[in-house]
Amino acid sequence: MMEKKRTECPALPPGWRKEEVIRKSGLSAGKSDVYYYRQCMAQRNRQNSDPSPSGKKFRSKPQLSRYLGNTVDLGCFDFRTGKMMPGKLQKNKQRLRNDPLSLAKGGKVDLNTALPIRQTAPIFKQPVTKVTSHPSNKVKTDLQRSSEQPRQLFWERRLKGLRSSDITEEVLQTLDLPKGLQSVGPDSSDDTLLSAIASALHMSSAPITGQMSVAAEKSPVVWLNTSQPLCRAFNVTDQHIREQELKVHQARRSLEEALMADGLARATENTRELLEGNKA
DNA sequence: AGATTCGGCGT
DNA sequence: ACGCCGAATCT
Repeated sequence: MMEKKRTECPALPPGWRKEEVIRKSGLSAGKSDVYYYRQCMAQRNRQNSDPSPSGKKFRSKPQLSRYLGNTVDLGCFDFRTGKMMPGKLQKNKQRLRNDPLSLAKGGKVDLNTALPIRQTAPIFKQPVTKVTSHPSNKVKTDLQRSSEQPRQLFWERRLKGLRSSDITEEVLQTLDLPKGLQSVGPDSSDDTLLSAIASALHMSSAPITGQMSVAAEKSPVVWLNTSQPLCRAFNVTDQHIREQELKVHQARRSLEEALMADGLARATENTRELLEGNKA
């Protein structure tokens, strides 16, 4: 019989179990695979010891993350151990600060980290109903959960006032949004508009168009497209693109200068230490 | 078909 | 060295 170890997993919402299976043959004998699955009702009631058919096993962090969606922030969740590891916010191993190599590659955005707000207010009913015993009822599986969870209509407002800052808590200069971007909804500050757009870009790789329906202006509560930010539909002109290219060039320019300066400082530091080492 | 298991690619 | 996932194998 296979070597299995089942444990509760306190880092995840109640009902989630972790299972570790040791490989017992082949080249990879001795290694193990980790799965997560949801304990099914039958098991909780001790009526049946079979794994629930709806209790699908999740084999990787991306897969689990896809399922849980914004419900849980798996940003620092370690799949293998099943524990939250505060130290590894990004999956980065420690790399030298400002090491050019760490900036050179990558280019992928982490869509797993949830925004710093609760996106499902407790006043909304959660789908508690579970259909257990009627064979004609198919237990709903996967997917719809994360996308169809109720969200507050104007949740972007809660991001109002958030500012990015560097490690010394000095507030970084805020972005200027192009003219022509206008917000929709109860709050028309640039502040919220920026949050709305940034959030939209952060949470999905789908195109951001803004609110296409003109009716959303008059009665947002009815017409708001909740998969788009609280921003009026806009178009992007060649002019905008050129301006943006210019900004990027300038940003790269100053990054390059900063890196050069840092490299120089580092080099002189090193030679100084070398010299002192020789004296001693 | 669904569950289990190991290989092997990509990083 | 390891995470992730395809696919062969098992039930």
